[in-house]
Amino acid sequence: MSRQILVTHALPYANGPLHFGHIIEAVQTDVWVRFQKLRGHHCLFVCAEDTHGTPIMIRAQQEGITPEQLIAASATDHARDYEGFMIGYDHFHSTHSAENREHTYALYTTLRDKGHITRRSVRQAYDEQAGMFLPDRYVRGNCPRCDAADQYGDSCEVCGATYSPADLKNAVSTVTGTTPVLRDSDHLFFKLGDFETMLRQWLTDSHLQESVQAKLAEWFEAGLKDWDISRDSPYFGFEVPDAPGKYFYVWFDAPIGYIGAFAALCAKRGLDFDHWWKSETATELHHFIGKDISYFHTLFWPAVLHGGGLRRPTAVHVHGFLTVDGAKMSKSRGTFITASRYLQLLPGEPLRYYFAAKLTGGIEDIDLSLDDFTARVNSDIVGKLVNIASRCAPFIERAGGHLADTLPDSALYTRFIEGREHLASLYEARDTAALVREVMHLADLANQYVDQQKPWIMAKDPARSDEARAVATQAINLFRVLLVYLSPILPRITQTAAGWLGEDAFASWDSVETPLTSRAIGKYPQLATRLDPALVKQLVVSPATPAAPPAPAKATVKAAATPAVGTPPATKAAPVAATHQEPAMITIDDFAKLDLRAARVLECSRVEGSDKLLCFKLDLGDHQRQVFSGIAASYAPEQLIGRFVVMVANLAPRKMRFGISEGMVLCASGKAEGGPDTVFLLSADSGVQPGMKIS
RNA sequence: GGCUAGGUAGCUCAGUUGGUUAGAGCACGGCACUCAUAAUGCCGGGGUCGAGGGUUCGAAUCCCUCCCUAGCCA
Repeated sequence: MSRQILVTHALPYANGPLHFGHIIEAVQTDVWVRFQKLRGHHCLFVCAEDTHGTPIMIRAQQEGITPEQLIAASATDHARDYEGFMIGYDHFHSTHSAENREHTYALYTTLRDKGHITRRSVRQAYDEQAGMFLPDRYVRGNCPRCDAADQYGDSCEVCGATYSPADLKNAVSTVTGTTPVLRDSDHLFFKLGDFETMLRQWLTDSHLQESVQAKLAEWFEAGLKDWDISRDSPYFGFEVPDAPGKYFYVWFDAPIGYIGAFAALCAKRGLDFDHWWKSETATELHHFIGKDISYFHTLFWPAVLHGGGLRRPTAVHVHGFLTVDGAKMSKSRGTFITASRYLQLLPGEPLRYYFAAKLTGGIEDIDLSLDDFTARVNSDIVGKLVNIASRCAPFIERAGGHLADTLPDSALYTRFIEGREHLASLYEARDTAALVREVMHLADLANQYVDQQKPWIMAKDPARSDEARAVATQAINLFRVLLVYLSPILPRITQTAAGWLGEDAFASWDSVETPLTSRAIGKYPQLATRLDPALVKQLVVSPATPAAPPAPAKATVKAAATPAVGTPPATKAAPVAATHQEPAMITIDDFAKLDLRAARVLECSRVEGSDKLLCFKLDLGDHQRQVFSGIAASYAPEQLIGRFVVMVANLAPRKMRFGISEGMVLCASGKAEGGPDTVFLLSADSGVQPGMKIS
């Protein structure tokens, strides 16, 4: 029975780069979605940029651009990062869109007409110079309880007290540095208390983790209070239709962005909107979020939907926070790792695997240990999983590239496929940590099987070559089953392996019922490469030296040091670093560590067994070097002989499959206009001599 | 400060309703093998289960106090 499932993860806020906190959530969601699709369900995955609120408005002002320009730039960055981690959205939208405006107005109007909206006056900090009301996080001063200096307007990080900005001593606006005054203003409130009975019922019906329910019980205990859903002008957002000068609070229209994104997908694919959003039985709605935004998604959101005449979520899946080497991500420690920083150094798939291997479906925090990351990926993916294929492929190739007609050990094959419903239930429950553990145990069994059979001995005896092929066929089939199981986590390896074994080999979860026999397979492709620990180490960057432009005065708001997955703009202040992901600033001393040299290409040839690599012999004047470079797609080797290139001469030698690479040839790379990714070799003007230093 | 979670081998984590000598992977030591990306297989060392107290014939597991970590307090 095919299910119809709509899935979202929290909207990234359009005010800063994606970091590992965003990525772990996107990976968890994407893995779940790919699993559902593999099982044959009709699963749709949408998300959107979260674009409104004071932080975006102020940030745009500081940069001298419009909010629209800011969010457009952010959307471009985010899309590139998500793509690098192979997050497969059916549609990615924006909350600053016609669809979102339409649905925000519709929900608001319905709620108002049903009497769920009320108005009352609120006293708030006001910056007279800037002419605006200040969110709590934009007021700083001394804690009223412990007198700690430079605390936010809502709580003290030193003693933990919570209060309002009016209680703060020596309060200062972080926007202008002036002293804020208190001013009254009318606001719109959503009467959450109207929905208490409904919510209590929904919480027991829906699939919430027990620990989340425990937290909710506390909130019910404290009593459900009205929710202020309006903000005063100036504000970047949607103006309230019947209250000129008032805007909807970003947190009101942000989740509605799930609906807006889906509405846009409907237009694209001709889907029936009402079927997905009006009915609670025909389709499923799943939200993946971090534990910090549980309140919004388990109380406000179902209440707004229900009051507005729409369906409530089937489930809200809450995950914990990400720590790096045991501590909160921190800019000063250099562990605030952005997605683009990672992607500059390493491919996305290993991190997908590592995150999946640690996510349990619970809300406990997940630790990214960099050493463990390298060890785990290299050992599990390369040493165990891919090893099964790469050690057996030669026996098939020697036997003419054909798999045997039958499996010599069908009992072992059965053992590999009989647990698949249990494995599926682990995916369903998002316990990919347990799933990976069990699959890796099977991988060990496969390697043990090959060790016991010793096909390399069979292969030496011409009379037994069929036996060797049979054993290899068995092992490759075991590998194929394991990769079907892991394909939601490892889409790239799966795609490469499909090119080797056949497109049908990984098409569905149940396809493993039929082993692959009697078929020709391709030449074995490199399915994965080991992570270089030196590159992993570079993920943690020491903070930039103060050569960077100083932050605007008084705007020393602390960056959201924790994964601000979701949209907490009014409580998390804007980071004031550069908009786009630039590598950290370095000093001239850092640059001097590079030994760049002009080198002449003496020889250049294609590398047997690799589509990408060229092997260079380079003349550096007093000696020669061998360097491998992955530019075969862009250059023919013969055209390079004799020309000068720029090389990094003091790069640590790296052992590759084809030999040692003793340096690196520098290229510019990127998409040429309208074209595919291309690389462009750097060269020096005529007259340069081999070995000349570049500085 | 209140609340919700977590604290188990060097590292990352499993430990189902309390029940025999607390498990796995990585790392480490030894051996084997050479088909495989210094990979694989076999064997081994290593833990007062955050601290202290209590309940029980029996506690990593239940109760109390304290310490540490993360989140929430709209």
